Amino acid sequence: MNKSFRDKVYEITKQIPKGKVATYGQIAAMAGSPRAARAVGMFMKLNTDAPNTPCHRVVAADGKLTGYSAGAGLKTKREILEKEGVSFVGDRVNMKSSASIFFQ
DNA sequence: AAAATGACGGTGT
DNA sequence: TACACCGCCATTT
Repeated sequence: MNKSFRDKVYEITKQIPKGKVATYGQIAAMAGSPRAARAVGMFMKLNTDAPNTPCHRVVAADGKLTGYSAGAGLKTKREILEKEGVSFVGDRVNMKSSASIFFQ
């Protein structure tokens, strides 16, 4: 049906490769609005499609993990990412190695 | 139609 | 690095 901004965001999120992460801003940009990072975050929260839509692979521009509505929250999110092979630096993701803006 | 909400981003201190 | 403030956008009520 109507492809809303939200649908695009989910489509893109589903394309994020394992072991890599994308920022809300990057997704928003791919969805057509480079400034809609906030809106993207909202959809992640509304998203209950967990493994279907790897919202856990979406982190802040600084690699910092912001919310997570599933499992134990950020704790689970980080566990999953590390398990996926994402490099962590303290409480942040090593964007230098895990940035996946090339997946398309 | 207007106001409120939210898992952001960038900049300044 | 951490915290505070402002600006941006899409969706819902």
